[in-house]
This record gives sequence, C-alpha cells and structure tokens, in this order.
Amino acid sequence: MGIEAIRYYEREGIVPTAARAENGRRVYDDDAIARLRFVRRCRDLGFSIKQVKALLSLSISSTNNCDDANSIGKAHLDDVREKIADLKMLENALIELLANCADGKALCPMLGQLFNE
Amino acid sequence: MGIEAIRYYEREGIVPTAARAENGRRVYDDDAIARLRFVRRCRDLGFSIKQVKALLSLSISSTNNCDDANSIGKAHLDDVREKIADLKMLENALIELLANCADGKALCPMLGQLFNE
DNA sequence: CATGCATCCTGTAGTAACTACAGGATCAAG
DNA sequence: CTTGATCCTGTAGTTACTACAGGATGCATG
Repeated sequence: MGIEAIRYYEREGIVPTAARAENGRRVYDDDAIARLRFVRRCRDLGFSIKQVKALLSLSISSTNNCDDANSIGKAHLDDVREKIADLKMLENALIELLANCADGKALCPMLGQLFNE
Repeated sequence: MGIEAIRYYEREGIVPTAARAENGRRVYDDDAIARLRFVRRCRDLGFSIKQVKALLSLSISSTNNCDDANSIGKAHLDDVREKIADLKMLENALIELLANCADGKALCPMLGQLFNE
C-alpha cells in the first residue's frame, strides 16, 4: 500500500488520523491496521474511495448495516458488469478495425476507416 | 465533443492550432474537421491521447504506415482484453462477497469478510 | 563514536483527459 | 436596442494516488 497512500487516506478522512510516537512518527494499533486492511481490500475490489468510506462507517455503526452494505456492493457489481459490456463492444470494434490491416501495406485501411465517414 | 475538449486538444498539440476569423473565433476547414473527427473516433475506441497522437502522425506520413498503426491497434486490443479479464475476476469476487448477505441482517457477512483475515 | 543509508516527516506538484467555472466580448434574433 | 447564446482566455477541480524536495531520525557497521 505504501505510506504515501496511507497519508492520503488520513488527509482525506477515510481513516482517522494515526496516533503518534514521541518522535512524531505514526503508530498503528490493531484497529488502525484492520481499518487500513479493510480499505485496501475494498480498493482491490474496485470500490471507489467514497464507497469505501461509506462501507467503513457502516461497519462501525453496529446496527442493521447489511442492507446498506449490500446495496453498495450490488451497485458496484452493476458498474463492473457495465464496464465489461462496454469493453466487449470495444473489443469487437477493434477486431473489426484491425481485420483488414496487413503487414507492409502502405495505405492503412484502419487509418482510412478512422478518417473517412 | 464540446469546444472545451477541442481547445484542450489544441493546447496539448494533438491537433494544430485552429485558424481564426477576424473576430478572433476559431474557424475549422475540412481538414481540421477531419482531424477532430479522427481524434474523437480514436478516443471512443479507447485509444489514449498519446496513441491518438501517434496514429494521427502516421496517417499524415504517407508511406508504409500500416505496420505501425497495426501494432498500436493490437497493443490497445491487448489492453482491452486484459481489462476485461481483470474485471471478470473482480465480478466473481464481488458475487462471492455478496452471496451471504441477506436483507435485514444486522451483522453483515460482507463487511465481516472485508474486515477479517 | 562517527558515518552512512534507510526510512520517516511535511508540503507541494504531477498524473489523464478532460470539465467547470469566472469574467468579458461578440453575434443573431426579435 | 436588448436579450440570450455562444465564443474567448485563463484557472481550478476531478480521481486516487505517486513522486519529489528538503529535512530529521533510527539502525547498523566500522
């Protein structure tokens, strides 16, 4: 994750400001480490910082958080699926565009297609 | 596309600075319009600005550009496919994460999983 | 004990590709 | 002639960090 990312999370209020040792350096207790791990996991799953913030505060409030967490998760899943669909269309468009290109051709049909109507 | 995007392309040297009318406003001849359309198409296909710049200059140099254009296109196609693969893994991870959530549950299994090892 | 290197600190700027203003000028329509 | 739309320039904001600069501290080695 890197200390600079952690400082960023702290600055942005995603995690509370870390405790400090006497020499001024940050010290992380178990809770702090758990929070940071939570953030990293969420980010690895593609949740936005906003969503991570929401999920973190849900996980702190002890009552009835499953509904809300679930809907954030589902929304993200929908996003991911939409992105996959978009990229698949893009993939097909690129395959088509590349289809007529041949090594050594001077006039590139791909560039031609991109230029002309 | 929007005039502000066009001004951005001009600033960044993706397209040459547009000609001006006497009143100071930009005027676009057929070539300029063709270039802008080219840029938009490339961007719609997910090419980066750098790639678009390269493709544009290839399409201007009149000799033997197909090889280079093709390799840019193929590299981008590889990128797209990689992104699709990543997102599919992400999709599966999210499905799994959401599997045990049920409406009305107080302790959310998703949040639990994100928190604990 | 001195030295060197790693790591930490703060604060700022840069990344990609625009978008969104602020503040002012100009144009066409009514 | 007024009104509203569109243009102009220049700057700041967006996302989630990363990469410094410039300085202090800690640890290990000689």
